[in-house]
Amino acid sequence: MMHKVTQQDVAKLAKVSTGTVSRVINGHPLVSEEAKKAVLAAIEKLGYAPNTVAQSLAQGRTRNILVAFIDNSPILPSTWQYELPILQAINNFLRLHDYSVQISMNTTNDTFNSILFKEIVRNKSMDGLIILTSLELGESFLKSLYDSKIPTVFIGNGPYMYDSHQVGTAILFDNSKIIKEAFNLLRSLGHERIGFITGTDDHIHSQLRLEAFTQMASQYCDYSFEEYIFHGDYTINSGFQGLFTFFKKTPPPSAIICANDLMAIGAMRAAKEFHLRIPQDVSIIGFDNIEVASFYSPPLTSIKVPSYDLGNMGAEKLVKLIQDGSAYETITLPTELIVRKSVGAVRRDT
Amino acid sequence: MMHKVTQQDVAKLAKVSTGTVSRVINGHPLVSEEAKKAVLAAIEKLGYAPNTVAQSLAQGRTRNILVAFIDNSPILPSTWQYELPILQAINNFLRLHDYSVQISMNTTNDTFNSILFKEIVRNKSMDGLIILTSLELGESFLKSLYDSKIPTVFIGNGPYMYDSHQVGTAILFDNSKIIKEAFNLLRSLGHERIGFITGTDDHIHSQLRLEAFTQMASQYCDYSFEEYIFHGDYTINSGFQGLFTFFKKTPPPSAIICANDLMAIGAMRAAKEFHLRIPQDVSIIGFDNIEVASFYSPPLTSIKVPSYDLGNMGAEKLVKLIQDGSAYETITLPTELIVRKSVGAVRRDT
DNA sequence: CTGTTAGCGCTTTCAA
DNA sequence: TTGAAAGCGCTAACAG
Repeated sequence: MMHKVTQQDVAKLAKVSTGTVSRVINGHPLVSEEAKKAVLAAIEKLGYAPNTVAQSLAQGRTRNILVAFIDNSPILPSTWQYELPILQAINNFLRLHDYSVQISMNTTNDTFNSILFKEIVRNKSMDGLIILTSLELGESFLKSLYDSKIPTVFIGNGPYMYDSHQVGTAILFDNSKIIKEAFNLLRSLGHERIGFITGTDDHIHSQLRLEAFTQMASQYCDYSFEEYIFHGDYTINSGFQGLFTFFKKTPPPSAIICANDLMAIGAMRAAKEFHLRIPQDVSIIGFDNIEVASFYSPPLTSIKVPSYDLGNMGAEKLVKLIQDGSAYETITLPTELIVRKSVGAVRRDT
Repeated sequence: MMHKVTQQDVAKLAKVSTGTVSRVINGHPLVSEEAKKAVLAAIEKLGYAPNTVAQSLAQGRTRNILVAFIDNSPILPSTWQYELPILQAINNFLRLHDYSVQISMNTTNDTFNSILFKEIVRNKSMDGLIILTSLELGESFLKSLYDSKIPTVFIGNGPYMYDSHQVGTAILFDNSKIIKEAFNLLRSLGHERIGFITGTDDHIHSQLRLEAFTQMASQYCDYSFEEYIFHGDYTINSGFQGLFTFFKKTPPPSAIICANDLMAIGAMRAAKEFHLRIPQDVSIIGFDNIEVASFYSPPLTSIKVPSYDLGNMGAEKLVKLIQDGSAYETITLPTELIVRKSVGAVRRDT
């Protein structure tokens, strides 16, 4: 192992003290031009780079942000698609602001054992925390988090309260409103019997989407709409099963909203097996607006989640939180219904 | 801000020295039972957790691994699909071995400016480095890496040499062999005119796949096979364009190999526009084996890349590298051709 | 403007 | 088996 070059070496070569070297490195204003020049030359010559660990210890801050993913294992493709742009956005923003990002991918078990907290949060090697999960968080975790006082942002989850204080800023997107919009679109096209295929039940977005659907259905439908709810699990196959189940009923729904695009694809596949035409025989709406779905025949009507924006906003708010110690807030970003050929007016056969 | 509880506090409460507390924490054998008990009780009572930054500084190692992604921006869905299981595998393995993982997502520009290296590699806050990229790395980057002596693993890239030494262990998968296998499958089904749709040209996997195709075509085809190479960019749309272009030629190919599944989906979509039946009129093979493609009609024949295994192997080798200082090696994992209905025997119209 | 010095919190000899 | 003390490399308050 070669001798690591330290500030000492630089100071010696530049004939100044380590204090001066430190000042140059940190851009302190009160350094003479010639000292600065000598130091920079020495740094260059020795190939010196500050030891960030030592910096962190001395400064009491790490310039490091932890992004904690909490998911069921294994992570579903559908979840990736949503989370990766968020991660990218976080990374882009934070790098610009001179933070490095550390990640930890955790499974649900960790959370419930509150190992997550012990492993991740209590070691003080981070200045802030972004929690990226679609699963409900437990009380003990929230308590630990609250006690830790670590600046925290939740993305797509929360807001959580502990001891009547908000724990963490919550950056959300509007599941409910957009499902209602989709529902209304279908109604305006004459659909009266609308089916809904949920995602996994422990997934809060799925819960919110189902809840919105239930509200609409109970308001506008005069039949037992629970018949037209199928509990899927976000996989293509469960979408397939969903449509299959619906079309064994009499009457079947004339339109189906799916909690993600993969299930919508599964449903479209099943429709094919039944020789149902889309949208003439059944209209389909997905959620996530994944690229492949727009290339289906017919192209899928879907809902676009502002993933990148969620990440960007989350990172921005976290930095502000760290700098100003500002208060936690809750921000909801808009979603967008993208209408394509998979929905159409209800067929009037008379 | 509450007073952070330190080892001092624990030592005081347990009526021992900080040295003893440290020994207990690190599982040092020479500690009396009662001392250990007292310390553990104090830790519990105070809710103490060691400051990892201070530990790192004192020990000269961080137990932190950096995973550096280097991609074009924005990252394509196709790339995610490949990279995320790798990341998960790395994370799972390293957590088990008590390392934390830090990531940095970098764009090509960074690399060429060799900012990547300065920003990431020279700050000594990591014990090892995993580089995850499908882009060719530049000389200056490799030099810096070589000089830094940081234990490094490349996944899906390399092996790179500098100064006639291998730079980093390379964990690869076999692009070439599997493309040849796909080619041979098509030949055995009677296909003589086979088209190829490439990915982006700066992508080494695309290069390797094309190279393998070229080798086979130049060996077995007696016409100008370059006519049947279309340069795509991994998007669905470019696959669409590819088939479109091929079928304006006379004769068109009877089979097409695509450098990823999304382009294969695009090609299948285009086939539909041309009223071509798959596989009767044209056989299609993809690469990546994404789930949606297996739900297409007909289900797509594709090549399965062992993403998770790549990550797992990479992490394992890196840990060994750090511990034993073992030599760099090159490991190639097998890929698998998954045959589905999108390929068939060539049609004999006479 | 700059050198000196006392930590940051932990580990690890060295003695005892 | 344990305590004392010397760092790890850097920053920042203080004195000049």
